[in-house]
Amino acid sequence: MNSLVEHIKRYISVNRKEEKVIREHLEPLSLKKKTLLLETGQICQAEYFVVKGCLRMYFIKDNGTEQITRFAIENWWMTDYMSLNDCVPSRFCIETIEDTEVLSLDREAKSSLLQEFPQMERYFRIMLQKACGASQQRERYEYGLSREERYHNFIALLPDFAQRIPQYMLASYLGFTPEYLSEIRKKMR
Amino acid sequence: MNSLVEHIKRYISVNRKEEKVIREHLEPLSLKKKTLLLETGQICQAEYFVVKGCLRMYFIKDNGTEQITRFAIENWWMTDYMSLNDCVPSRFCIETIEDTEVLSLDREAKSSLLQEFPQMERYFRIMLQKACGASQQRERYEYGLSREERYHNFIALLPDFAQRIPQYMLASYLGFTPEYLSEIRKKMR
DNA sequence: TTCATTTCTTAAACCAGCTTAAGCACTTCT
DNA sequence: AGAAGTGCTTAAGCTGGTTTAAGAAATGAA
Repeated sequence: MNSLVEHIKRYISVNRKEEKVIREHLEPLSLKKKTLLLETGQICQAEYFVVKGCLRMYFIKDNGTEQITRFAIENWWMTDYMSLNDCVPSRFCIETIEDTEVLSLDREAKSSLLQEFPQMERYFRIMLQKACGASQQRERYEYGLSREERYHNFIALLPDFAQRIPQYMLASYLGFTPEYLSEIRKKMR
Repeated sequence: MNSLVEHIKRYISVNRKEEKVIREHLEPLSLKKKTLLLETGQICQAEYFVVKGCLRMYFIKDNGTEQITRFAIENWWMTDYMSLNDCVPSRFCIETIEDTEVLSLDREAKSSLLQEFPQMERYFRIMLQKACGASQQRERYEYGLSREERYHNFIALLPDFAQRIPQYMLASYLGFTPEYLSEIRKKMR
């Protein structure tokens, strides 16, 4: 819980009372590895702040395989924005990769939090601007680099994280097969 | 200018005086086809709301060709968020595709607008949530569909817009060559 | 209405990355 | 300890999509 409050204080000022309001609106969850927070078909009810551990977001392709589209580690928010905003069934799953602690902020809690402490509008706006920047950055990598280059790029940007997750998840996120990843790694040796 | 005020009023309430504040902070620009609003290397200074016409965002790949990553039509905002947020040189260009009218909101104007009329934090937060939803949706198409399927999907989703822009721009946006687009179209006949 | 430029199409050769199928090396459970 | 599952690698054959190069059609300027 403290890590979120610290995070918010980086962007807006928060007094004692406001801090209490924040704490009251978030629900801490301790989750085992491979716990689903959101499943295809459900209407996404909350956004999640990762205190410790790691989440992945993925969807099921027509051929039945999983396609990972995002990871979230410490101090990142994750949710299905379209499902949450418009109350439509999600086409994504969100799952823990490791044992993970998150803070859950559900639809009503967010709306009430924003009413009681409107400066949070600013915090979320800034977070979302960062998220949009990251999306645009990622588009550059997706379209500007070959799959092999994307792999090397990812390792260079996030070497520790690349060690932390199974290779096949990395392959899925980067948009290719585990077999092809093996070939890339063989080339490097 | 009216179209933006109308757009804002869909999400927050705006009185006479506040409406005036909004108007004072935005600069209307009338631009000819192929005008650059942002060029690689510049630090992005503003975000743009499209009143009439159409923008594209693209970057130059290592092989020298253009890769389009986004379009913006009437009632959409466009900017390079990373360059704007962090004052770093942009690696994108933003250009008009047709003769276009935009409202420009530069860094200082936005900050002053948010101070004078804090409810705008809410408007921008909601816009950004929608943008994030659209990004996630698009990721599903990128990774879940073949290039040919992506083409059919795009035509089905935005038939009018597909007519409005040159084919080669559509091919670039969808991540393939104009030659391949020609083949797909031939197949359909 | 003519010329120049931009956009779109065709076709053949080519290649990055996929599929399939098998074997190996870990973990984790009983 | 053994069985069962999970994750990683190898290799051969295949395919979706690219490249190159040329020409046809549309658009716009003069």
